[in-house]
Amino acid sequence: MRLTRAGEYGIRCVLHLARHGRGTLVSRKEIAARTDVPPHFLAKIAQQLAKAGIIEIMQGANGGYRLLTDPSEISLLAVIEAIIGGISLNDCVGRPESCHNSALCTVHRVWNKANQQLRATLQETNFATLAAEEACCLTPFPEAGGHNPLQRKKMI
Amino acid sequence: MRLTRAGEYGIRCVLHLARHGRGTLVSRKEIAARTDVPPHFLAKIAQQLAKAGIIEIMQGANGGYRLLTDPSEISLLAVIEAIIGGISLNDCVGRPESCHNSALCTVHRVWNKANQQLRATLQETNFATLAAEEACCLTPFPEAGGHNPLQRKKMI
DNA sequence: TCGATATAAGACTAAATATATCTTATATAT
DNA sequence: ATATATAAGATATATTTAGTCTTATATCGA
Repeated sequence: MRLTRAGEYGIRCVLHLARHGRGTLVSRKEIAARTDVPPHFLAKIAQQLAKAGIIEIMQGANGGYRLLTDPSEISLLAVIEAIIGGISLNDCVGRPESCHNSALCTVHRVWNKANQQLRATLQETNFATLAAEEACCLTPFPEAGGHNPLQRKKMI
Repeated sequence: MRLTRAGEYGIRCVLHLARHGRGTLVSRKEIAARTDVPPHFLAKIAQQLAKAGIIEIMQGANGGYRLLTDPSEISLLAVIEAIIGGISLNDCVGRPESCHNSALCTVHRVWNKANQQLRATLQETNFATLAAEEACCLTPFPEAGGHNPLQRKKMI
């Protein structure tokens, strides 16, 4: 598993929406500006979030995005997996058939355990909790200034 | 974090050496053949393992690699981090300075926790344990035939 | 000491993936 | 209708991963 920039952006997007609460429509333009995500890139990410049932996309004038459910019901895991796909730390976790006998393999078992733990931790965290506190990747809610151009490099 | 092919190969290499036990010299050629790793690629990986103090490299005729310590003292984590560097699931975990206030950031705290858990799980596992049982990525120890060309694709 | 054999080290290439951006189409409010 | 906003997919660029190749160095044994 690797949190790509797209994954990070997805978290920011949902976090920003969570601060406005469920159902509030926010334009892509605003979200992009406030989360420092390229607007066109955000569009693609939003489409994945929509496909996963996390947000709803409204087209046309005054369009934008809104959360479909309460932030408390949206887990960090759900958002991440909506963007980067199912988390699997090693190939054999996601595709057991990639090894000839993963059922018996000790290495495989360790990866499986680690993978489960990771997913559990990310699932425990919901966006109501996240939105309630300060986050380093967004400007403080709701209006205070101070843009935060994130430093890019080495995402690993 | 992402287990790259190089990381996977590193695990196989150490696992194969672990089955021979500490101090036994095994040629790169044999290791490469038995673990299905390209020999030149294995050379690079071995150099990283050597730099990390896990193996010793013997040059010259009848050269090869050997474990410097007992397999029980080599953790999965040590091998992985020797190859792919320190594990950090998100940029802000490895480089807190990449965000303006990671100390206060809830998102950051979640990643930190997940990261610690993952490292702990990988650290708990040592190569004596791994070598004792069947592994899907190696031919059964010590001589039985049956090569296992692993299927490549989608490492994520 | 010389030659055969083995790895070292780093340059180089190729492929895959991530990160955008651009263009044309579609939907909606006024 | 028109202006505005997103959809969808093609395209481009950059980065990372994976693998190969070449030259150098070390060691064994005749």
